[in-house]
Amino acid sequence: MNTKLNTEAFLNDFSISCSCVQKKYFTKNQVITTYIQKRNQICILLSGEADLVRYDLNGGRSIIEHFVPNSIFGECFYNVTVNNELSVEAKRNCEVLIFSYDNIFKKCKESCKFHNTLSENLLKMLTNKVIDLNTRIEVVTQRTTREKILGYLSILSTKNNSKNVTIPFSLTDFADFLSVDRSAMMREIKNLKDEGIISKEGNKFTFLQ
Amino acid sequence: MNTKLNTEAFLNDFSISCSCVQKKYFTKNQVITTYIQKRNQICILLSGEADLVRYDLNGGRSIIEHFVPNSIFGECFYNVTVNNELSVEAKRNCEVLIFSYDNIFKKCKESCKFHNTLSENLLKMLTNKVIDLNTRIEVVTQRTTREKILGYLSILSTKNNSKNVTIPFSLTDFADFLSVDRSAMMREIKNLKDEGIISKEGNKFTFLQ
DNA sequence: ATATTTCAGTTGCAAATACAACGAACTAGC
DNA sequence: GCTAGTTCGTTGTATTTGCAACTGAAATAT
Repeated sequence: MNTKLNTEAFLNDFSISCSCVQKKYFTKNQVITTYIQKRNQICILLSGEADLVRYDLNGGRSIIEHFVPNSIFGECFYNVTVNNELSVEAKRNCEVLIFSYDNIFKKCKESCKFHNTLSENLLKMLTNKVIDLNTRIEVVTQRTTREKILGYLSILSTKNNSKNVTIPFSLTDFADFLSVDRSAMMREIKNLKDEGIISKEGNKFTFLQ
Repeated sequence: MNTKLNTEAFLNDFSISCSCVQKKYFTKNQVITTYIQKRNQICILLSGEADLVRYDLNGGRSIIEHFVPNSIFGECFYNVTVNNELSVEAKRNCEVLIFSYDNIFKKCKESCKFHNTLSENLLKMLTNKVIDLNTRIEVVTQRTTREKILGYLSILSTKNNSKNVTIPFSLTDFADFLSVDRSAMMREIKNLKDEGIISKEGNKFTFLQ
């Protein structure tokens, strides 16, 4: 898997030839979309970085997913419930393609190149999303804060084939991503440093030995 | 979403006309597949019930996913690492279709009906899987054992549109699914009962008002 | 029919984690 | 360069959770 997506060509075709898609721009901290009501919306992040964030009723905050270019998201992948509020927040300036799930199967009159390759590309994007979500579950199902931290860092380390990993979060957001209290996470990072397992400078971590 | 899949017809076509797929049968407690080595395998559960289970190095056990008919799984959706062992275990007798990810795009000579509808069906199956995984993340990212229990039960309750929910697990497995200690879970269930929030009989829970 | 294993339900205790709070360091805007 | 708002790093304390252990009930195997 991890098939390289030829999204640039694919998506340019889309925006040129197909009327059922919108390309939108968002600035840092803007809300790209919310998962409050069902509308079968699909979004594809073309550039930038964004997080799917949940605010609990008691003010707690969790980062559910972290999106990078080629990530696919939208409330159509979610069971929308009233229990909590989900929104996708731009972490930097973002370009986003937005269309409806129904458009996937409705081929447009001109039978544009986009629609011809859409299914295959979507399949690959969705497969990658499933892999990402499974990786996410791998981390948050770890029982202890220590295992969550090490689990996430070692996945990054394997991915980049390097003992050095830079988390794409502030430490505050990292705690929200791991679903743990920030001070508890900091304490555990301190323990890992004291035990000589990792070192840390800002949000760059290094596995020692 | 939640489009009803016409999988019976779809999958019968597959098994009749296409040589690139295998249909296999498993009895209760048999291992259907493992996620130890990369081989781009896709499985579709036709009947029965199965769990994706992780055994940690220190003997801990987590139920990562719970599969029902039409669930799609396989190591092709997973970043296989050496850190832990993942396997899919049949909870009852199971019928499973097994084929390779690569076969999706290689149309067979006869251009069987299966290959004609495969992409669309896979898209729907994958979309459903993404929804399932997001639901899973919704539960395990809850911060406390109480919120995990209530979160899972209320999702089931909403889904079935009933105050009564029956979990598809033993209580021991339920704890592994929520990624919490069994005794801690039992204690919290007791608290919820004492506080009059839920009642419980076996693995059937009821929300009280 | 009986033995063996698994599961449910508890509990005491130790360990991990959340909560609250604070000052220092850093960032962004004016 | 100053100010306001975040983020980082830390700590004391209360609460939650995990661990270990055990009993009786239920399920499964012999």
